[in-house]
Amino acid sequence: MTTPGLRERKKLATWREIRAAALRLFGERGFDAVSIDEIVAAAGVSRTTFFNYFPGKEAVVFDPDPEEPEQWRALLAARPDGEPVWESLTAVLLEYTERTADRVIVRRRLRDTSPALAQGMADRRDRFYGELREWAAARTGDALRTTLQVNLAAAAVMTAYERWQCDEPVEVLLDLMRACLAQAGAGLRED
Amino acid sequence: MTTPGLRERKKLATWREIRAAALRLFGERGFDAVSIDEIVAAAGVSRTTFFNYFPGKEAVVFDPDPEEPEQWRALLAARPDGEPVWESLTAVLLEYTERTADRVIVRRRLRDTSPALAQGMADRRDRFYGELREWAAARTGDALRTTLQVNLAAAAVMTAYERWQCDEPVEVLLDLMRACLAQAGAGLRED
DNA sequence: ATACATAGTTGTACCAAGTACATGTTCGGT
DNA sequence: ACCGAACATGTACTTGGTACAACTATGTAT
Repeated sequence: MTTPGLRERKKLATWREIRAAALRLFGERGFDAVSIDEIVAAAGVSRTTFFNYFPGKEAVVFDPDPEEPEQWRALLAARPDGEPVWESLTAVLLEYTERTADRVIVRRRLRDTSPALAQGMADRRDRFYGELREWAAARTGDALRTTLQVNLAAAAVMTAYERWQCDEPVEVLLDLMRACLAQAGAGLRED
Repeated sequence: MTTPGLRERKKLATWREIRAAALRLFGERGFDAVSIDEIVAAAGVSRTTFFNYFPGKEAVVFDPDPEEPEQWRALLAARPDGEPVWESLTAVLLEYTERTADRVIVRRRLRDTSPALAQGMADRRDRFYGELREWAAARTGDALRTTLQVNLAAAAVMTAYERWQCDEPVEVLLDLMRACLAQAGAGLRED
């Protein structure tokens, strides 16, 4: 792991600069009330540069912190080999949520203030569950069933997430997730 | 049911005019390659009028045909009173899909050509499942469990929908839906 | 028939997001 | 010290979406 050159470091720096400025402004006045021009002015960077780093305004909120993907991949890799898929999913989703709790709260709060962010939110979710699907697919033969499992897990998590109020402590969210995942795993046919 | 006045009829007429022009152009050249200006020119109507009728470009594809909501409400109302929620959901989702098969295909095809439509698609879904949730909530006491049921059903349907290729006959889609809903209902805990 | 309120339409002018591109700067290796 | 590549910038443009004041057609009461 050699030190990255000046170029790389500067790049990362401007990236952070832009992101920091944007999040600060969003925090102060809300997502919609802040224009890209204001962001780049605050970050001391040109408009074009902004679009060099982020494909759009939402991306500044939802783009992957470069480390985050490593994290969840590590969680997945840590699951024991014979474990049933559903249990692995439950465990990973809970751990991951717990570990990134702070960001979960921030994003949720921002989303509540402005529906334009729902799209970025969805994209992010899709990327995440896409990886989950790939991982799960490698564990089993039945592709449809596997996809279904991941999607149902996602639906369970979403149900918990929507019910949770973002001023409640994170433990409440985790409990809701546990409950929803357990019920989904147990099946819903019988009333 | 009295005949609506000239005003109403003209309104509906322009609505259809815009929609028809738009869909024709979209069909010829794809969603993204057609601008609103072209649509209004083709429809013989002003830009402003377009936005009087549709809140945005996607809406022209996904906005509710005024009759459609009635349809699904009728389906829900037709379910016998004691029926378990999960069975009702399964039945309604299958019937509704079967009944609107043609539009399902068109929309899916358009969505495949341009991802910008995914958002409108999602909105539409949300409205639909929102109503489903309300209906289901009226049948039971446990709000969380009910929401979870609807969301899981939605996830099952989506799984089927995504797997389905839109050049396959609709029966394939229906079979996939049946399979996914059945599995979700049976539970996924055991591997 | 006439006159009036109002729903619906139009044109204009505007803002913000996003793209294209040609022109500078700055870094990395030689 | 130099040169190519990567990165940044400014300019100009397209397009989606909003605001608003002025105009026109429709419904209705007289």
